[in-house]
Amino acid sequence: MSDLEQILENNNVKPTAMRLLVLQYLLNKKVTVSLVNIEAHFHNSDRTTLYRTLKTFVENGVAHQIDDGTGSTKYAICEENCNCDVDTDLHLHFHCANCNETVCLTAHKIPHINLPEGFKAENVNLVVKGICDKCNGQ
Amino acid sequence: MSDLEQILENNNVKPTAMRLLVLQYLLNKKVTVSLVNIEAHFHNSDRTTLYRTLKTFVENGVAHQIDDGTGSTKYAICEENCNCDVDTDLHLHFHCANCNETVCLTAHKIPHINLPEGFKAENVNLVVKGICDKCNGQ
DNA sequence: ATATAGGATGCAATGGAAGTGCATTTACTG
DNA sequence: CAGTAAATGCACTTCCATTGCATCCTATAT
Ligand SMILES: [Mn+2]
Ligand SMILES: [Mn+2]
Ligand SMILES: [Zn+2]
Ligand SMILES: [Zn+2]
Repeated sequence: MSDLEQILENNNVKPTAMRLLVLQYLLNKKVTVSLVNIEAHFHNSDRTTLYRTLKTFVENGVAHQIDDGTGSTKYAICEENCNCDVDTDLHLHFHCANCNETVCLTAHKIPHINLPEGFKAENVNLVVKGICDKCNGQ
Repeated sequence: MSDLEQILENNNVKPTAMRLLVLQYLLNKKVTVSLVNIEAHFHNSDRTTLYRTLKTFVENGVAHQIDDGTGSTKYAICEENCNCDVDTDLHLHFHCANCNETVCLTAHKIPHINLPEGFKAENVNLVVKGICDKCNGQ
């Protein structure tokens, strides 16, 4: 069993050919990807299949979904031992206004947020917009 | 000149009848509103006009736009002296999974975010999802 | 008061992204 | 090999945002 297959097995996702390809694609990417990105890469396969593949990945903790405010949902592989837990796993995301790419800053966890009395947090989304290191370095 | 008119004048927005009505509606709301909300309230006027009214408000600093991750943009009046400045004015938003309402927590400014070398922040969006005080108090 | 111009409004259409229903194919099990 | 459940592919729908263009309104100049 390959490493890729192992990842899916560990998360109770049946390793189909398509899923392995998408998984590999996500793993090789340094930045987050959208459904349109994936669609463009696997131009021979159907959008719905890719859509449901990503959905399955997210539901089973293989990947996480990012709402970076651009209107198109981004996806990225979860780190090893990630449970997408609010307190320990959620990191911030950075969207570059220049290259239009969104990156996971996995080392930058979301700071603890104080809420008014009565409010209960279940999830936190923190997106910083600006210019990324690559675009600044030109 | 009315208070409402004054607000618009101060932000270089010509105070038309429609704009004054929308402004009043926003001012009376304790929570953020979507275009659909406004459309439902002003059922006699056109959606595009309301859309452009909101756009004008946002562009001129009368209101700010909130992406709460629900897929429909929310709007809220800016506080007095707000310049939507990243460091001083940006506050966190809370979206309740129960009542589906999004509120501005204007007293809760966004904490300073450390970014890796080379990254430059221009804007920050922080949305907490969970259960609001009203829904918890039942 | 009337003409004129620029902005505001209304209507219709477009486009992007997400999501669903259903038929077909594939892969596993006995 | 047959049977079954899941995965895939295709078509369609819905929702929200956005634009083009015609018309209306209002402030200003003559
Ligand atoms: Mn991430
Ligand atoms: Mn707000
Ligand atoms: Zn960049
Ligand atoms: Zn609530």
